[in-house]
Amino acid sequence: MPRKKITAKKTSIVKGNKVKKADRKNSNSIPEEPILLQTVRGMHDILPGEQPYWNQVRNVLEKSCQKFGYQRIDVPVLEYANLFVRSIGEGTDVVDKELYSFVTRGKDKVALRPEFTAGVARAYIQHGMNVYAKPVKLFSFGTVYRYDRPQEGRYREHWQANFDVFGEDDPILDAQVFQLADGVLSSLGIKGVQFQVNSIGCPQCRKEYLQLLVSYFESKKQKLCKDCKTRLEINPLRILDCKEDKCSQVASGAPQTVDHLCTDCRTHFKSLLEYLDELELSYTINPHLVRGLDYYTRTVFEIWTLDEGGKKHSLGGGGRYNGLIEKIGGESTPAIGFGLGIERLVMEMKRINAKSYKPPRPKVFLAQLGSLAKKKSLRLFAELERNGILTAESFGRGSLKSQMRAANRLGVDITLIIGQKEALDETVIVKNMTSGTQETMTQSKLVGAIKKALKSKLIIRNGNGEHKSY
RNA sequence: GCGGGUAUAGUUCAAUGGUAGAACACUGGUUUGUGGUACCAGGUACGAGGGUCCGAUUCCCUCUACUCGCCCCA
Repeated sequence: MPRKKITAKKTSIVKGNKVKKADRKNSNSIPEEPILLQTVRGMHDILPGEQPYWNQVRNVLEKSCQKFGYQRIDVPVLEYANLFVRSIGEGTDVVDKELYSFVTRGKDKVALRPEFTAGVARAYIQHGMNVYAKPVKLFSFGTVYRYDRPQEGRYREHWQANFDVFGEDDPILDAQVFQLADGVLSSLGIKGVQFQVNSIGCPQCRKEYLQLLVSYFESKKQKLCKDCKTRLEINPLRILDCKEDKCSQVASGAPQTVDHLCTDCRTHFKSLLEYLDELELSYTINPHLVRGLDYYTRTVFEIWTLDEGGKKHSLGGGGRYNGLIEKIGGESTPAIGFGLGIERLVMEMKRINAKSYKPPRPKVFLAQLGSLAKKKSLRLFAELERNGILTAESFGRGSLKSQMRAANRLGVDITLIIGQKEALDETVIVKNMTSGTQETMTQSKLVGAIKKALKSKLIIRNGNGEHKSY
């Protein structure tokens, strides 16, 4: 289902190209490459028109963090590349195909973060957060990078909200993470999402399970696609979520992780499901859900929503990663977390016409006429601002008419007019934009009068900013 | 990474092998210091590069971007 876009469709433009050509003819200098006035592939601008949705998301996230006791952490966009390689794992798409890695001038091998957890885990170890009161709950919000082929809702740079909890193995924490995710989504008005849940066990039981799985797939090797034959060597778990028909047929008969969990992992999973039932969350056990990152243990989940066409969109996902901290060099620490894709959330919010947040609009417009008044109006503006009166202006405009037009368009309740005469008299004209009436008063009484007028206005008007004058 | 579609003004869209139009938006104006409507005026737009042609925005090729499906996920 194509969605209405707010951003421009045409992005392939070179402005000033013609000037450039003339330059080349008339000068001896080496022609510079024209500046490509477009975002780099897969990167996108979030324009003012879209910000109300983003505001709403940010607001909800901030409140949810408070409610669930998460503290914000900001980690760099850039880390040493091997942090991601080691934590996420070789043989994963994210590392093998999608990592934005490069060598710096100082010969450091670095990469743009493809997700948050690795960097947050690094920070956890680096700053000795293991001595913090457990569990340590951390929230991040920012951009992540994956070098794959862009599509709607799939970018090379996109925004994620990320939640990580360190130091607690109790499955109730797993459940609480689901509760938090569900809370965020429903606060945004996104209802009826599907939680897909699975347990992929711990290294011990997974090892046994993988042997079973490999021998199963080995016996059916002929029926697998090319990719899966490679996966069989490197990462056999991923054959389970291959979308090729023939592979999924083979996979449907494969042994399932949930049937081969060790006692501890089975108990953990069972408890989680009991907690989820308690929360009355709608979830589906999906034995083919294995996730793209190596560091997961036990609980893994994804959050799906279906559009009108029945197509599924992933809004987020996560899981437990008890082995991660130890793997990258810290002391063994259980942990769980998840991420949400903000562009996907915003897309969903637009689709369902969810609430967005627009910052308060000015109720007062300040118009000025003539050079003396122009000077005075700066002070007047400052005084209004000090008194908490949101004021719009259009200082660059000269004619009163165009300023009035601007005021009308902004839907303000009151327009203040200060001209040559008023500037000399230290007065100001206060015009009621609804009734069209106006009066002149001294500037010293202005603030009080405006406050009073706005108060009574609030009752009369519906606040939609529309004026039907005359 | 693989396969398909698209690319004209800020936006949404027209037309055309012979010098590109509209609507909306934007700026200003319709006589002195007042909004709406109406009217008038205002534009460095054919994504980039190459080819065919007397002539290409239009046909062909390449590139780029977006987009759809696959893959993957967020």
